[in-house]
Amino acid sequence: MSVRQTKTKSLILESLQKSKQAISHETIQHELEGHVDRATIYRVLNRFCEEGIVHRVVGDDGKQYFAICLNCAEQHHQHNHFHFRCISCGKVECLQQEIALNLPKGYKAQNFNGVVSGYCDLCTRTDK
Amino acid sequence: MSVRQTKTKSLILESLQKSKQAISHETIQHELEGHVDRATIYRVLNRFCEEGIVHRVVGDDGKQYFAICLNCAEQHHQHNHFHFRCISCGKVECLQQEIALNLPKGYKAQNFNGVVSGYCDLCTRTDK
DNA sequence: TAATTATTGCGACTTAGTTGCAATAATAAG
DNA sequence: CTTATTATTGCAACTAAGTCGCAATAATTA
Repeated sequence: MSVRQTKTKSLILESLQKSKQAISHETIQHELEGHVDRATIYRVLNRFCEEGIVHRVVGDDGKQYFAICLNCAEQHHQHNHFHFRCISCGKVECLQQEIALNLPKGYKAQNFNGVVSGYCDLCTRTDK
Repeated sequence: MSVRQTKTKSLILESLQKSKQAISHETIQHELEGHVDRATIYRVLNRFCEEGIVHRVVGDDGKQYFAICLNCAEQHHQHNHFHFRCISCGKVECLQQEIALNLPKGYKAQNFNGVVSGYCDLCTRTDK
């Protein structure tokens, strides 16, 4: 199954690149001003994940967020970094710090999903 | 708003205690053999979380899992440990290792949610 | 230019979790 | 023990996220 280059895909990829953060399906849909169907966006995002150009994070709000793979496309491709989700402004950003995890004997890791939620610097000062 | 002791609550608490793991609403409902309403289970679990006797983990499957707070009831009460979710048998267990996280300046953590999914020892050997 | 088939839009569907409301039952007050 | 107060429960309806089947559209290849 080959891959085709389409306008929709390009737009979604742009959205992801422009925002240097992890964004939700909703954000993308909003940015595309409703010109693209919900289901399509989901499918494209899932495709990008398969292709390894994007990684998925599930927030502690139960929602999926997607972010461009930066320094891992060529590398091992395990994303052992955390994400910070701001409860106030809603942004989700990748934290640099890589985490070393000790799994019990015989356990095989497949997917790392680390999220901390709280208040980002801006919201801590602004909001209150 | 005070707290009342009810049969339902006791049963749910027992389920949580018996299973030394993080379990989903579904598991509890199953264990209670459908004698308790879905919504009630959710409400009780949320209550337990508020009271601080249980902590909630959101898996990378987007579902909520609940586990008794073991060595933190008296302590600081931040659960900086990871959870392992087995893709094959579905169990979710708390890992001991505590994680030290460096947040950017000014960021305030509120909730730690770490999950690694993969195959547990048993499933690695059994399943295939 | 035509044929192949990945992609898209639409609508219907699933699953997790929440909420309003009336009925029930723990607990406190008398 | 009886009554009053109100936390808790069950039910049904609802929301929101995400998926899926199918027919129509449009990249790519021949």
